[in-house]
Amino acid sequence: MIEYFSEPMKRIIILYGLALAILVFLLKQLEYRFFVRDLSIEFYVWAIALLFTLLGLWVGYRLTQKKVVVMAASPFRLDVSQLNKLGISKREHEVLELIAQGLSNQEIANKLFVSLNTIKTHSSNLFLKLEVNRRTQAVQKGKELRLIP
Amino acid sequence: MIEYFSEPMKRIIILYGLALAILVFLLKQLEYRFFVRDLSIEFYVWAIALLFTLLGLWVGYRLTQKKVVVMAASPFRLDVSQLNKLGISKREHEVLELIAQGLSNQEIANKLFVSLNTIKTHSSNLFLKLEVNRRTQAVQKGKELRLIP
DNA sequence: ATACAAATCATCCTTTCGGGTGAAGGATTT
DNA sequence: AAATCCTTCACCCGAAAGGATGATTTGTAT
Repeated sequence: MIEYFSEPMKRIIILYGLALAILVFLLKQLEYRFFVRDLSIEFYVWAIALLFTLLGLWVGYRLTQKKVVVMAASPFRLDVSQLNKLGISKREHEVLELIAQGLSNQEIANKLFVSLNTIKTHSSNLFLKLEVNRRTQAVQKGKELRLIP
Repeated sequence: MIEYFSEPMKRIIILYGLALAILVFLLKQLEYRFFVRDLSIEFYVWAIALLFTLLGLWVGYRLTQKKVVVMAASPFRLDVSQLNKLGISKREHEVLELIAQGLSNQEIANKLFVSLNTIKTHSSNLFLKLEVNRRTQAVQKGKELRLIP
């Protein structure tokens, strides 16, 4: 089940150990100070069950929470092989990203400190390689091929 | 914490009740059949803690699992209130969808059997309402505002 | 050293977009 | 009936984008 111990995992394990130790200590104290032992074993059961259910819930929430965040925030893994297959260069890929952000060629040129003509060349070559003829289509295809998020 | 009881929630509650009842029963049996009472209270604590931690984990997993499924399976729900708030008409929304599909104004005009000028009017009004000035930005904003998938 | 890909910039030309304005017909509401 | 909104279309103009081609520089690999 457990393959490795990440930092948060270690914290959780330590937390559990502490919780158990404290619980045992408290029960021992109760046991000797008062005579609650014969009062009801159900009480212990309920208390421990409740406590550890909550702990389990919290841990389960924390563990799956990460999955949720991961699935929601980074469903993207750049497909480098696609880039190579299509022969798309670094610069062209960069331009594609900025096109996808809704920038005009002029804005892209400013951002990359090159001339408008350069960007037009890059985008033209990009469209050829992606086999599209409009930037909106390039954005679409780029997402399909996992070139951009 | 709990506002309502859904069907699976009810099942979980019943399960918990059953688990508790069985546990209490087993402990009572142990208590009377053997003389483990003085053996170690730690044993009980560990057993109950483990059991209910697992239960809590499972429940926590089930509860958050639904969120994951929801997020993965239905990433789109049209926000009609946004459409009304921005005053975007049916036709304009339709045009936005086709723009997002990478179509040119001419292609959209052909698809909707209207003139190019009509589409230009629609897209212009759309851009005003979305407060953008390029179709790529319109697509971006449309997705942000849940107007298109 | 030279061959080659990438990046840069340019020019020319065509198409598409975006912005502004006006206007007519239809449906709905008041 | 009048006001309002939606849809449709038109014309104009300038800006942006797209397509084709050629040239220079730089870096990398052979």
